[in-house]
Amino acid sequence: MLDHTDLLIIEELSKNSRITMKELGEKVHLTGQATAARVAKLEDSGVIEGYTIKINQEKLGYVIHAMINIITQSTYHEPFLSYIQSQKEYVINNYKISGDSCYLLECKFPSNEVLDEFLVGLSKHVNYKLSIVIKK
Amino acid sequence: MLDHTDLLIIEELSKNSRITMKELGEKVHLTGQATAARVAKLEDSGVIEGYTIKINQEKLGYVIHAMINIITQSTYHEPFLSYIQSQKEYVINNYKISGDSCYLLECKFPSNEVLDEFLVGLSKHVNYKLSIVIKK
DNA sequence: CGATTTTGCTTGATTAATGAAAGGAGTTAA
DNA sequence: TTAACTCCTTTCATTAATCAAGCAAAATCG
Repeated sequence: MLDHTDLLIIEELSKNSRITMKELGEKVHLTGQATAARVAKLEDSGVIEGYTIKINQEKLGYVIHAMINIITQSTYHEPFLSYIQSQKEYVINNYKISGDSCYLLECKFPSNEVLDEFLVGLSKHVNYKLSIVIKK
Repeated sequence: MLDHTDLLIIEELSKNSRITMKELGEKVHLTGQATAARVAKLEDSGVIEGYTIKINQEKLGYVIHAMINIITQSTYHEPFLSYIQSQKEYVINNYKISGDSCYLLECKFPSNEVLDEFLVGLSKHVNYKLSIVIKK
């Protein structure tokens, strides 16, 4: 399915997805055309899901990075899910997980005040346990 | 510092970082050249940290997505840190966090066997609590 | 086995994007 | 008022992407 060249392409695109097909081709010893064809195949097969950027959230004002474990009391999760949908400016990821918690929210906030507001709203629907990310 | 156009540019590049500057310019009502200049500025200021791809890890064979809470018994974290360094094929992120745990590992594994091996090695250095990601 | 199709690449021509230079409009400050 | 600066546009030369053949090795199949 995937050969060594494909893995190299994935690695290089992970490092810099705006590289030209010509340059990428030089790295994997192919022409730009052949490289573009391989990349198109990786897109079609779903291995490459998209092209995006790494953003420095702190420079955008989101200085708090939090992990919030969610423990739902009721089996009816809808109110919680629609709450975080309404707050998606702050939600980076929402993982449904096994273990002590039902969900793990990865969030970003511009201040403790906003974090507090978020938690006040959150506590109307679920119990939670808050962890602050100190370092990545 | 950042105006509305910059935020639009960031949003569009998040959705598709391989868009041409010309097309991106059309979306934000600027010429390709002016857009490229703004993007270069966002790079220089560190707001845009890099360009990357979204990869379907399952299609690469990593079918298990795990969150592992780490509780260190000793204050000497070095053995743990060098262990996960040696296992970085499986480690997506390592967050140092506040709360019950000291670290939160986000990992991927191709099978339960490999996960088990990882945990056997891990348990030589720290205590852990395993959560499996069911859905994102 | 041998003919045909498919796959994966290269080359070459065309089209589109990028980069550099020049210049104009608006802002700030001496 | 003038000078310096910012941010944009236009133009043009350069470079890359795309499209269409063409070719050879590998796979498929009667």
